[in-house]
Amino acid sequence: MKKKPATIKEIARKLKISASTVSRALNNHPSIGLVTTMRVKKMAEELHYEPNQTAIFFKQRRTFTIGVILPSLSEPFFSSAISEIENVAGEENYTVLMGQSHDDAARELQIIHTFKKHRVDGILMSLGKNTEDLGFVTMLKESEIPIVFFDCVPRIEGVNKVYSDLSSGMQEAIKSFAAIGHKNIALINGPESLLASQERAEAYKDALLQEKLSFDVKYVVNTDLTEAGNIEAIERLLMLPDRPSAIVSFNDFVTLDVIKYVRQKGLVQKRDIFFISYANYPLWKYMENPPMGSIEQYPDKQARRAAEILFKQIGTKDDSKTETVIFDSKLVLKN
Amino acid sequence: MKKKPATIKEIARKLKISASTVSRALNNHPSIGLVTTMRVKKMAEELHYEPNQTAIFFKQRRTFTIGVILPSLSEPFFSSAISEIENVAGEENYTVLMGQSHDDAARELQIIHTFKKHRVDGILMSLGKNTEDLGFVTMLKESEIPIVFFDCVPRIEGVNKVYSDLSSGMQEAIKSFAAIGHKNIALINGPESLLASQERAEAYKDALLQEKLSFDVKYVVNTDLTEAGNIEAIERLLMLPDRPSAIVSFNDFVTLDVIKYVRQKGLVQKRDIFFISYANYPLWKYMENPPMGSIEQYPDKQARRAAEILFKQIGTKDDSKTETVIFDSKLVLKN
DNA sequence: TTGTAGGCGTTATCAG
DNA sequence: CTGATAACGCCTACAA
Repeated sequence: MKKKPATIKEIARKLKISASTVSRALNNHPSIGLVTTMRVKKMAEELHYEPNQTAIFFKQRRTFTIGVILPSLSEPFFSSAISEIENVAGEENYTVLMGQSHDDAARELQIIHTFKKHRVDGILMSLGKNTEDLGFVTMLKESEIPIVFFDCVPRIEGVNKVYSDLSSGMQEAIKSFAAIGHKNIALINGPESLLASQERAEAYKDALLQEKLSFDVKYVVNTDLTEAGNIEAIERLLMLPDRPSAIVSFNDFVTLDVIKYVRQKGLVQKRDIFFISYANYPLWKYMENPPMGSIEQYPDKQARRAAEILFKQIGTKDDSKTETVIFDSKLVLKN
Repeated sequence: MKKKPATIKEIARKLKISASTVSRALNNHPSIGLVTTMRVKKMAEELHYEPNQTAIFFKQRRTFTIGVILPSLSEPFFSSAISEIENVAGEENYTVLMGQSHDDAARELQIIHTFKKHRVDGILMSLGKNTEDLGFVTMLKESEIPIVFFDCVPRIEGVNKVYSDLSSGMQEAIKSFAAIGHKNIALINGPESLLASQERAEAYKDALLQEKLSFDVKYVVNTDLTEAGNIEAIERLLMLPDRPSAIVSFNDFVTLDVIKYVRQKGLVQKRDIFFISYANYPLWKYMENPPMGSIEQYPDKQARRAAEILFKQIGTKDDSKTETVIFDSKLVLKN
């Protein structure tokens, strides 16, 4: 048991007044006389009084805590995102409970349960790659814990989500490729089960159409996003008789593996083969031969917006109407 | 106000038994009859009862929450560290409150205060670069909130700290350089105020001595760790009449800037100039021309150990004796 | 302007 | 084996 810090009662006792008066004085209640208020505050100071938040949380049924669940902080996208979440939370006097799912659905659930036990006032979440069961959404709704998804959002309706529209970036990418004469443009996509992959696939088709380029299934390959999967994907493309001269890939991590591979095969970037991928990770700046471009998805903007929506919901206790916000993604050319 | 979830009292009322019996039944207290226990559990199930942790926290004076303060999650070192902290915390049924200081001492203090208000059971912290005032350590001691520092630890005594011994890595680095004939080995160090810089400086001198190489002050330059500072540092070295052929730098971020700079100047790595730095960041694997090596500081091992010490302290409530754990750092050669 | 009483949900203590 | 009571620290009607 910890040595207990000063409480309102003690202050009251020392001052021979009632606890309620002390409470009111400390909260600047108008009906308390100035002198009393001063005396109380002085005594509070002396005793190093600090309100016991756990008691207040308990009474107010509010913890001033939000939970954030995301796949992995080692991805720059998410570390940017959480920084911004922290900022918004700070502005609202909230604190952030953190949980990484590492793309494990079971772990996601477990984190959600922990958060629920801790009575967080709301949850921000980016889904892992393998999450199928969205049952927790209804569960949270029943407990009236608002949740806002960002980046990797569920496809269901009736939930708050903030994400980036992959098609705008894809169009710019294909357009840039087409502008310098590329005809055979491939797509290294993520797992087909992912919503994000489906969107990329569609955007890819649409963009080709827009540029009056023909779509050929053989130019679309999938990776499970492991290093081996990425290598296999690029191998399949390079083995094609009409091998693509330009490739859009799922994200920069895929491109890192792929670039390394083609380099080993003696191919030179921006001469033999061109790359664009999603994410716009900062490290490209340091690479000797970065890809032609990368598509920015604005983790900070997404995170901030998602957090703002969450706090609005926490404030109003009205979970009946849900919001969906979509940001454009944007191609950023390198070098 | 939220719709209130079921409470023990309700269960008691519905079952026409006392709240204490319900409480005991739910906690598998041995003195409660099997039938009653079953009935209670069944009813709890039906009402979707979930214990109100905020009440329990309040009563038990324990929140099962630890706070983690670190400079920036965008550094891979810290994102690895926090993952491991999360793991240990999970094993102990604890949750993690997160705060990034961004090397801002004021923000650090503010986070500490928030954590204190939230009554965290303990704190893990890696200091920011600019923290001078360690007054919060005594403050926490008074509130009996244990704190364990890791990686960037204060130089004062009487606190728990886990960090890595920079000298072992430095020795390996200098030795490797010397082994391939380097005589003029420079050090790009961090800000002189940093303990970590002082340690590097000493380790550098010692290592030179050990290799029977002479120490020359002109080969030691400092950077404030900004990009401009890094560039300036390498410029100063390159301008020297006897310019160094090998450089140990403060960390991989410095080396990234420096490598980029020397490349632009037409110098070729591992021919004209050789680099080793601290951190062993994963991205080197993707670089066409990585430095000769990088010194691993084991963020995960440090974090785990620090967390374990913290939980031991939380368990025993004995803050009288403090622990210091030092891990060796280790050179990892690239390619 | 201040005090009294009651309650938030849970558990520990003491009685029965 | 079970029940009543009190207490954790704070807040707030209501009363004075």
